[in-house]
Amino acid sequence: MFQSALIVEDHQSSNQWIQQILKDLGVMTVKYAYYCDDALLMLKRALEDNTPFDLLLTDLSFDEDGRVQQLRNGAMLIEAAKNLQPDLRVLVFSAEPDPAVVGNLFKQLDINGYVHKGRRDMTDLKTAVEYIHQHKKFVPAEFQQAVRSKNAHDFSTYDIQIISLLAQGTLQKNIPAILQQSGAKATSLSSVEKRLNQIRETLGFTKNEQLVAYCKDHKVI
Amino acid sequence: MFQSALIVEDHQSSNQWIQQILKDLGVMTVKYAYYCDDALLMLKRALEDNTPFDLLLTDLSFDEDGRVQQLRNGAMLIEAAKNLQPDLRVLVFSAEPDPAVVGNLFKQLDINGYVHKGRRDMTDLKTAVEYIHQHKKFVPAEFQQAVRSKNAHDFSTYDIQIISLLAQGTLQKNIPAILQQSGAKATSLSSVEKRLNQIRETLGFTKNEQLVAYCKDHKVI
DNA sequence: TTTCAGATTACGGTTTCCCGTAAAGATAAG
DNA sequence: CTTATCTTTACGGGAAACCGTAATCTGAAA
Repeated sequence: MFQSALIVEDHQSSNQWIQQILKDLGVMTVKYAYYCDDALLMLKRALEDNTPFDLLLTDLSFDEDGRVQQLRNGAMLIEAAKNLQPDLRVLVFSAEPDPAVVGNLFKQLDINGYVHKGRRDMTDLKTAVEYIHQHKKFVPAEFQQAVRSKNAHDFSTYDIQIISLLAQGTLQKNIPAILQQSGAKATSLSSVEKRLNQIRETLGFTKNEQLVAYCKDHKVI
Repeated sequence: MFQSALIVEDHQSSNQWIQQILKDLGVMTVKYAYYCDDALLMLKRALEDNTPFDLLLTDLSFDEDGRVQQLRNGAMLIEAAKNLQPDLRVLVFSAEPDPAVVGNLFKQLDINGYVHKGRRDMTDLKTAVEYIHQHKKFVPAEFQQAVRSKNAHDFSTYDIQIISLLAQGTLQKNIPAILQQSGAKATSLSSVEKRLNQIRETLGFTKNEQLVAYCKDHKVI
């Protein structure tokens, strides 16, 4: 079993509970953090002390509570952690229900496992830790084909910027000026219209309201 | 302390953990359910057996997983439970961050306490159970002034229907026909326009995209 | 440099939406 | 029944968005 693991989870309840699970599984050193920044610091220190963590077990979303944080979510933490310690094994434990989002974690951040908070999460978590220890990946069935089912769209920062502006109430005709200030490439109203049209078409949508709703649901904006 | 409590929480981890907490606090009979429908059944049975539960401790959001449920969320469960057993004490344990939503729970469903899943939830949960046992309410500081801060809007089912249609891509000019079918009162296009205008104005919005984003954020739709 | 494909922009016609005003209908009090 | 008030509907002008087409720009290959 793993020698040492770091739990990063802002819910005191979950955090405590995971600590217990890991200890039951035989992990010798179980440490924990409530903030991503704290976690990264602990990873650094452990590395410097030549006692690096073997496993990072983290949530994705963290509540803001006044303490200003560099790393605002689990994805940012994982990226920083992998940068610091490429061989670190990562297990994500989250309520994120969108397969596309979870799929990206595997593809882009190369995480080793994902456990969905739910009706079987205790069982899953135990299995996942054992899987990962054996250098296997743990991907729950619901997320197996996270290959973005039928129609999906890769939102670029350009797309996100436009849709965010819409969601803030900006008139389309005022968007070009704003895009220019932020140094985007295609800033003309025509380009904005064309892009929106394109996105709507690939998603099979007819109106921007629909697009905004979709982006909110999928946490694009 | 309470004699018996029912935990309704679909996350196995949280569920288990709460069970432990309640037992530690001295609750004799701790039962649990993963589905709201199951929970209501248990409440009924207990009532019939003359051993009613003293405390209902429930989450708000429940994942769908194929089993068809009558009660799809904690709010519906609480309503049904209070209907069945008006004196039942209710403590909600959820990650819902919107003070307006939580405020409504206190106002409309008359719950006895709310504990927000977060960095202090273990401490809070223990305190809350003790508070409620002493017939006090437990309202976390963040939600004290859930008096819908500055501008807010009470969305009627009529409003929600219209905005949902927009979010689904329905053209405004097609909405009247749909409203008629569902037997609404003001179905004309003019009325729809007027209502949307009104809502936007009270919220200080300029565009429907903004309104849809707001409703998504606040779980109105 | 020339050529060509792709990206970006300009422009005009059509649709949809926005919003004000006035008419029509409903409801309750006198 | 009449009046008054509120709600709902009808209508029209103007703004914004939508969408196709053509012109312009850009960058790389020949």
